[in-house]
Order: sequence, then C-alpha cells, then structure tokens
Amino acid sequence: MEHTLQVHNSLTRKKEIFKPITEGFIGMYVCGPTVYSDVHLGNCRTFVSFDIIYRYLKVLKYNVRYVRNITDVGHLLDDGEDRMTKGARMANLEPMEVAQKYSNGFHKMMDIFNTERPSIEPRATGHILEQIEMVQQIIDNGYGYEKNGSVYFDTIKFAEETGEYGKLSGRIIDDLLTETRDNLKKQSEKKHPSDFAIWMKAADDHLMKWNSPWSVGFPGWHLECSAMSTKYLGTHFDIHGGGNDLKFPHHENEVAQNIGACSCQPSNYWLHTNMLLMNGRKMSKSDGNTISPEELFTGDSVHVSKGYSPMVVKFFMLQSHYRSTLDLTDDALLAAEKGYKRLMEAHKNLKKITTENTSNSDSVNEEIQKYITAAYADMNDDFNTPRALSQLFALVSIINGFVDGKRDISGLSQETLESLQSTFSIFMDDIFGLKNDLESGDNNGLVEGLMDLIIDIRQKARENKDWGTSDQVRDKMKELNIVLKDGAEGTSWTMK
RNA sequence: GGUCGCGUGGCCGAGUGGCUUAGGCAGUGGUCUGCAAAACCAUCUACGGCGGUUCGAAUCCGCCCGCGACCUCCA
Repeated sequence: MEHTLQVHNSLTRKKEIFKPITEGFIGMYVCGPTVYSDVHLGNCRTFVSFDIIYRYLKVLKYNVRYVRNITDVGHLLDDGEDRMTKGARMANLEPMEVAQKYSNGFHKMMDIFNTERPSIEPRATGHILEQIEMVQQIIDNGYGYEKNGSVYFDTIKFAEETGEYGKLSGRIIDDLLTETRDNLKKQSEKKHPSDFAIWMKAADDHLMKWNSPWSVGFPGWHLECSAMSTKYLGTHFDIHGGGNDLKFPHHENEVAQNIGACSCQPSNYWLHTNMLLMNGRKMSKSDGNTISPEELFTGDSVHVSKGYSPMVVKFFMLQSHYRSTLDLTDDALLAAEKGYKRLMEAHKNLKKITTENTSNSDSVNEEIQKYITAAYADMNDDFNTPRALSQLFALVSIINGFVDGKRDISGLSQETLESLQSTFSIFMDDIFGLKNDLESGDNNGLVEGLMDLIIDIRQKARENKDWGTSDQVRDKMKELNIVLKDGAEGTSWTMK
C-alpha cells in the first residue's frame, strides 16, 4: 500500500510530489500567533490545520521537527506603536506579562482543540542576537541600508539582482514601482515604499528595546521568522506554513531576508491555509461579525443558537479543505454536530465488534479495504480531510450494519476487522485528534455503572410488558439529556 | 485602482475534460421496533450567466454578473 504524498506548493501554485531534503526527516516552520490579545477563532483553524498535517506526517513515519514561533515583539500597529507595548500600557502590565498571559491562553485553547505542541516554540524576544546578526549579514551583502539608526531592506536592489522578490505572492516589481499609497509615501526614511524595516530605532518611551550596532531599538516583524527558522531548521528546510493573509508581505519579505542573508530560498514547500468566514463574510471585530472560541463553546452569542463542543468545531473545520475558505454558520454547525455524533458512535461500537468469520465471502472484506485505502490516498492528496472523512462515513454505514445485525458479519475476516479498527483509531486519535467530548467521562465509571443498573431494571419491566414503567424511565432519562435506544443487542444510551 | 482566488442541489462542502451515488445535515418513501429513538435500504434537488474549444465541459478559454482575500496589522 505504497502512496506518494502530494502537497500544494504556494511557491509554484501547483500540487507537487513531496520529497524531504533528508530522507525520513522533515523540518516544518509555521508562523505562530502574536500574543497581544485573546486567540482568534481564525487562528485556531490555521493551527488545527497544521496540527493535522504534523500528525499525518508522523503517521507516515517521518521524523518531524515542528517549529512554531510566538511573536512577542516588533509587530507594529497603524499608529506605529508596538502591539505588545500597547497591550501592556492599557492593562498596566509589563510587556512580558502581557506576552505570558496571552501565550498561556493560546496554549490552553490549543489544548482544548486537542492539538499537539510543536517541537520547538521560540519567542522573538529570546532571539534578538540572532536577528541582529541577520541584519548585519543583509547589510554586508548589500541588501540593507541604515538611516537614522533604523535599517531597511532594499527591495528594488534585491529584486533587480536576484529576480526573487514577488515570486511567492505573485507581485511584480513594476507594480511595486507604481505603488502610490499615501501612507507609504510619508515613510520618508525608505528609499522606496516597498522597502521594509529590519531594525527599528526606538523612541525614548518605547518599552521593549535592545542595543545594536545601529541604535537602541527592536527588530522588524518579518525578521524573527527568518532568524528562528534558520537557527532551528537550517538555511534550507522542507515546509513553511502560515495563514493566507501572511503571504504578503510577511512571507515574501521573509524569503527576501533569507536569500539576502545567505542566498538560500528557505523552504521547499510553502503551505497556506485559507480564511474562516462567518455568514459569508470575513470575521471582523469592528462590524460585530465575530465570535470568540469561548462564545462558540458556550453559545453566548447572537450568531449561534446554542453552544458547540470544541470537537464539534474541530470536526466542522475538518469537513472542508485547508486551502478553501470555510463559512461558519449556525446551520452548518448543527449539521456538523450530528455528523460528528454519528462518527463517534460508530467508532465506539467498532471496538466491541467480534467476528467468527464462518463464511468465505470476500466481498465485504474487499469493500472495507477499498475504503481504507481510499482514506489514506485522500490524505496523501494534499491532506484532503473532507474526502478522507467521506471514506470513513462509508465505513460507518458498514459498521452500523454489523452492529444492528442488518449486514451479515459472518464474511468479515479477523484480519479485516483488525485493519478496520486500527484505521479508525489512527484517523480519529492519531491524525484528527478527535476525542469524544459529548459524553461526560470524568467520574470513574460511576455514570456507566448507574446506567447499566437503570437499563437492567427497565429491561425487566419490558420483559413483563410493563410499558408504563419502561416509558417512564426513558422519558425521565430524556429530561436529563440521556437518550435510550432499544436495539437488537439490547439497550444503549448516549448523552444528548 | 492593482494582484490573486472563488461562485456546486434547501444548508455546509469535496471534485476538474466523459464512469465520483463525494460526504455530512435537512427532505421524501420504506424496513426494523410494544411505542419511540437510533440504525439500515431507497430516493429527490446541482454545477452563476452568455459565448467558444472539443466527439464530449460543472471541469479548458473569453466576456459579463456576483462574492471574497491581499495590496496597511491580521491565521
């Protein structure tokens, strides 16, 4: 069952066969959050997407070093103030307190979505020396110039000499030359509007600043990713990821810095996730078209009719491809919740299935194997989670048929059953990281024990055709949001 | 204004030259069941508009309409 992994490379705008630089090893860098406020639901989608990619690469037996940074300096607002500084002053905190507070919140949210921590999570403020060194290299190579203590990257010279600027984002230098935006014009220290700061001289009241050969100041935002990816993954690594909106200028400038410093295109494959929309429009705090992860979980928002569990939200995200925009609506979430329950129920029931394999029919085994193979093929096709899920749902139908006794299980071989069980376990646990959060499970089996007792007593009533008692139990349980289902193999229950 | 992308059935969402029943949810009919729920089986609704290329296009090309992203901080 040999497959070839293909990924869509933003650099070439094509799907390409994935070949690691060093067989068996993968270096992957993903741009992480700026920790100046609570994590945005859109961020969650991006990091969930890359978590799936990370997990799947590991399932393919690659040894992956996954680096995801935390930006805690250098990210400027429109008014020129550093995001971290502004957050600190408004809350009367040290900048590092702000960074720590929102880093903690970010990690907590990533845990709630059951994503794995990266191998290395470097902070920009912890890598000032590396960034200063890189600025010096860029200056030495002739692509940086100093002006009044700040250092800028010379995009025009770089573009003319290397022809590399604009490749990733599809921008061409002629467009840059005709750039006429007013707010770029006023930045008169630059030789050209498309030039960008790699070191900024700090004003006297600036809170976060360091010594450098040029001034007391701080690094430009784009620089940290270049410096930290180089430090932990080398000058040339396999995968660089991030949100679509970072393509320009952040990633374009990152490429320019790496090439400018050491003449090397940093990453072979650039992967970009698409945006999460709500009701067909971009989420935006200013016009109220936004919802926080917490509001989504609790249902405390005008945009949803009820709360949705984190795993339902994650499942909802997996039902679309990471390169497509995804429209978050209440109807879509309701649908996702039902589908997710169905998937989890089958996953649970699958673990209980046993087979005697008394018949010699191969058809059911072949059919199951076909869907299993297809699911992996879909993941190999640029991590197509919606398609892989559709294969799993085909298997859900088969599993439900077995459980209900409506499909003949006698032809199911032990080998196929084990393959089916391990496939579900690999996809649900290892790749998707979906856990059943629709049932309460933190009471050491007390609920399970009580439910077994209640079902047993009700069963006695049913055997005596005491429907009144039987229905009363079921109705009362329903009021407690526990649904009883009478099947061929006895009564089962689920939390509503 | 410039760059890029998208427009699929009631909703979300895959798919790219002919054969994918994509899938999930909702709907309809049936099976099962003391009833119910669930499940299973069957089934309906589709590729924004107009032209072109082709034996054949939802899929390629052109134009139009609509939507979005980026160009300024953004995942």
